[in-house]
Amino acid sequence: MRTHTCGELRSEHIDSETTLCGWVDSARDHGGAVFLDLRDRYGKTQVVASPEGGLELVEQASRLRAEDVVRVTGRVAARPEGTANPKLATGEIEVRISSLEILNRSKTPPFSPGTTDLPGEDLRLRHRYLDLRRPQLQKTMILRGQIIKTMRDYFAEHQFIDVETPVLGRSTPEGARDYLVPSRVSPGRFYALPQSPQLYKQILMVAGFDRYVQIARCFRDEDLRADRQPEFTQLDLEMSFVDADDVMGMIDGLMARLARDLLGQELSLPLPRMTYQEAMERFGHDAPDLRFGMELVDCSELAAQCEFRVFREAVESGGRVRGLNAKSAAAEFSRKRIDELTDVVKQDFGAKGLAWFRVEADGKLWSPIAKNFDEAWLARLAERMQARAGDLLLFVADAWSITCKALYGLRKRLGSDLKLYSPGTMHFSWVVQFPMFDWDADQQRWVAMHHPFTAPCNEDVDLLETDPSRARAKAYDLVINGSEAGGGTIRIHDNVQQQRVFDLLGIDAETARDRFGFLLESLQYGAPPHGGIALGIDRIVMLFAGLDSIRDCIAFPKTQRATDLMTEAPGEVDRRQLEELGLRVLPITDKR
RNA sequence: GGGGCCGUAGCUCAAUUGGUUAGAGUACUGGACUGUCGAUCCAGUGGUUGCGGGUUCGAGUCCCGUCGGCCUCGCCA
Repeated sequence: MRTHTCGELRSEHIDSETTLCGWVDSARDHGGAVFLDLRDRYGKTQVVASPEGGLELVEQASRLRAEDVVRVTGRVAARPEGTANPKLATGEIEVRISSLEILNRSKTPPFSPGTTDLPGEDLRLRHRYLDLRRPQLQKTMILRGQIIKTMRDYFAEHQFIDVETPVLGRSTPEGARDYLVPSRVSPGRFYALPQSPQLYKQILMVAGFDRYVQIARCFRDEDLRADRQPEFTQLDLEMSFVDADDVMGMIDGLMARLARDLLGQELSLPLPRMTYQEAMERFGHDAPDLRFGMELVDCSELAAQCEFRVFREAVESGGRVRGLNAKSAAAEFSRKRIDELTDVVKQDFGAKGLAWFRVEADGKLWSPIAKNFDEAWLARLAERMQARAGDLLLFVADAWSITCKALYGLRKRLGSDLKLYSPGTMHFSWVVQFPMFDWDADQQRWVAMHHPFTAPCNEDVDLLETDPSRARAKAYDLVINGSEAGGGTIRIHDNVQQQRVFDLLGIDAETARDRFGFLLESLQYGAPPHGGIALGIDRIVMLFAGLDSIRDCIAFPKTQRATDLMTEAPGEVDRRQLEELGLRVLPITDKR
């Protein structure tokens, strides 16, 4: 139908005949001549209908509106002196058309793909086909394709085998809430959509595949966030006869390739690594944003010696007093803005309050609570915080975990408010040696921090018996710009050790056998040491594209309530469908 | 489940903080125009202020509920 795309023609094509197809991006009707910008995914080209082509042609062109689909034929011509458009790649030329065919008319669109005032996201999602016409979204989807292709190439070069695993699986007790699929043939029974292909890929290692990779769709029925969708895509892989370094090294290579090919950025390898413990101490979070400093400073020792009860008692009751120094930010943060920060820290992270000091020109600390401290102590605090005139010091005195959350939240917010990093910067690193377990106070039991198949660090194996809280796992998370881009572990390949971990987690033998007996059984038939990782592709695309929302990286994303505004999924089903499945929907009673 | 922001013309927004007939830009419709490229100029159409209730002489504005979108804590790796 066409000889060229709308992004293709240049001066060298002048005087040749061409046929283009595309959408009318804009139409400028001058009465005599009509200028059309024709758009397709490759670009835009200006085509001109003028009386030389016939009055009927001009008349036809003048009736065109935005998003009509047309096919035009004409001669490529240089634009008249002074009318070239430097904003278009094809701006040196235009197509003087001799014929115009309307392939399809468009209703007046609710918004134009070229709009600068982006409409509300609900409207964009409802008319996703229009939103996806926007160059920005097309660019992101193209980038996504390139990232996936690079991944596939890379792993093929490294002898990985792409294996598909089932989407209809069975529900596992731990982890996220499952999406369930009722079975018609086995009434009352349910499949679960995979949260990840975890168990299958371990079985593939037992089966001797040695290196497995898959681009796998995963499902988790949990509440959504800007960077979380109920169905998402993972680059999932598993390797045999490896330790954590081997897996991380493999991903290091992938990241270097991606950064070089897609960002033009050379990474120096190996990527930096930090232990979980260090990350929590220095940044209060297991996925620290290392694009800027402003690290947390522990002032607990000092606080224990001060007169201020809030500080002293926080330490005496086993908590911490930690702070951070927002360099040169005192002027920028009015009392009102600090109050806002205080609200965030209290409401979102459960902190009791936020203490703050402004560093005066003479280096002294000023604060509404300064009267609670003697001057010598304040001087020591200033020194510990490396305070300089104009700095703003913020402190949280609370339980360890609350100081982590609150200061992490503050640091993240200040980092972006104070523009402590430039938007184009990308920082890749690893966080390693996560704790094996978390204590669940509600259920009074240990829960696996990653998943129950994670192997402990060799030197911590005995801690499983003596002090599980201190046992560290062979776990590693890939962190990009303060986002968890992926995570993996070395797995337990020994049936006895696996049983021991289940015991510790309070998963009794019967449950274990019922839910993943097949895995335990397979481990008894010569399972090789193995481990792997899964990378969140949607997030990686988001980070590489410099976007804030994962929805902008997925062609057809869901809303925060996990609905699709275009298809209106989830939808109701016929009574007959339910009957076939042996299901009955309970009446929705309020507040059960 | 909790906290917060938002919802006014097809779209993006405004409406002097409770006051008379809810405006602008854009889109759309009609007209003018042969060098525009966010075309321009003239004219016009377009409103259940998300929905329901309440307070008030009077509600886009205040209150309660509800629906929807977003951010976030919990949740989730």
